[in-house]
Amino acid sequence: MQKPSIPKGTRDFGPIQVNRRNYIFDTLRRVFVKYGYQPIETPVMENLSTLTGKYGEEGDQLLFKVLNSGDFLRKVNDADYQEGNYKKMTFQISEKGLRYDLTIPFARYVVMNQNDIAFPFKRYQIQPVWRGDRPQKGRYREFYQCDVDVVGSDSLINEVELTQIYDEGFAALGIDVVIKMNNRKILTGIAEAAGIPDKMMAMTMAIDKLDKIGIDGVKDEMRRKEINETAIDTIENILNIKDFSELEDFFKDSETGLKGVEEFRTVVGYLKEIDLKNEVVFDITLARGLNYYTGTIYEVAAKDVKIGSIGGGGRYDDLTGTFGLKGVSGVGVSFGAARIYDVMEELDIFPDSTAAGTQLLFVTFDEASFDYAFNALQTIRKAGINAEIYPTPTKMKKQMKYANARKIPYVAVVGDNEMQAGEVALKNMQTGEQENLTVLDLVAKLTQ
RNA sequence: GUAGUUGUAGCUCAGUUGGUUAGAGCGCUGGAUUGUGGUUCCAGAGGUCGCCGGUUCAAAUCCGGUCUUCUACCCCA
Repeated sequence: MQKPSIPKGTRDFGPIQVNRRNYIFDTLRRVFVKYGYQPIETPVMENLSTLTGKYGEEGDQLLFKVLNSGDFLRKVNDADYQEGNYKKMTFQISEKGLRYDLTIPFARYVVMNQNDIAFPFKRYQIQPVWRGDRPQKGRYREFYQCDVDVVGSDSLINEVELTQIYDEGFAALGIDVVIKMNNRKILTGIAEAAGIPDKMMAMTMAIDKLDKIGIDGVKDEMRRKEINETAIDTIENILNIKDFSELEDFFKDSETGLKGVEEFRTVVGYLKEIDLKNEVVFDITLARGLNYYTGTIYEVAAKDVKIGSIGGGGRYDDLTGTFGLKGVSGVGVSFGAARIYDVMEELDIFPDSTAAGTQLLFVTFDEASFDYAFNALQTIRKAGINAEIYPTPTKMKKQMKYANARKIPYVAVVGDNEMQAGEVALKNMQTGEQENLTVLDLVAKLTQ
């Protein structure tokens, strides 16, 4: 008999973990709803054509493809097979893929349902996504994301509110975070100021690593990407500035750069008037990989745990454009549920209430006491108390051990004495104290 | 995809230069205790040493391959 296993990078979730994860979802959901966002869900599978080309070449590699049903070899081009051209063949044997994030499916949803949607459309979505990554710390192949996006509004007030949602959401969970912000237009401005607009992507990827590899590492990386020395000097000077307002001196000839600074100033202006619990910082080195961002970009890092980012997002001016709906701007942020879980576990800040399940277990000795207890159980449940009965009247030790293992706080023992008195013996499993009560008194005690 | 790392009982792990019948703790089952768990004592069950192949009189141990775990790079939540 083979030992069972689950695919690499996936995990089972036991009762405790699911309760805790639901606690995270419930907490965030309350915040999302408070700010006027509505829930949607999309299928786990999308057409492969919907997903490919949206996440860069790396992203395409990390997509899980679903093999066509039936004779999937029928459509394979023999020449491609002979050449060993697996990339072309991929699309001949697979037409569907598992979603890689929630943003692209959302864009697809907006385009398909544009006639029924009242814009600006504010939606939240809590569903798992899949990536064919090598698993390691804080990286899984299946994980939940909680996305909040608004489409159909250019207003920077959305950026402000999403910052608030981050702040309020993490505060509600009890995680101290730094909310890092930047603007893609500022990054474009840097590339233009350095005279290398065509190398903007290579440049941002390099400076994104600043805190990891240092300024010399960044410069080496840019040299490898064939960025010239004068440009590197200019970029280094810009990276050294302290306040984003100083950027304007560098951006005299970069319209986009100036626009980015202006946008950023507007957002910061609003944020100053709001009482935030977490730190919000301007981080010029923040780049982020997804290439559809065009304006504000966000990234959230936990202060007390080293685990990479636990949230990210940004503004994308033309996300729905690839699906045929032009001129609709969107902005959104994502909460990385799996990493948030890991952080909360490491900090040990899950509230005890997340473990709450059964409150009361009935323990019985024989058929007569079982019937009596089963009857009482119905009354208890009608009163809204989570309760169960050990399904067979067996040895008391066994039943008590079960209650203990399940961390059930109260046990109601029913034997001859109790039945005769019309009572149950209620035992507090934490203190060991025991008292005899009628079922009505029991309800009163447990509902107070 | 590259580099390193891990795999032995349900779980966490020992296992010496290759040498008879592979161990411990926890957990599980039964008993001490016919109405009291979380503490104690006794007994028992439970293993294809990841998988395939090789070296050897002899492999958990050495060699090769493969899968897996974790970590770093790449990229990202």
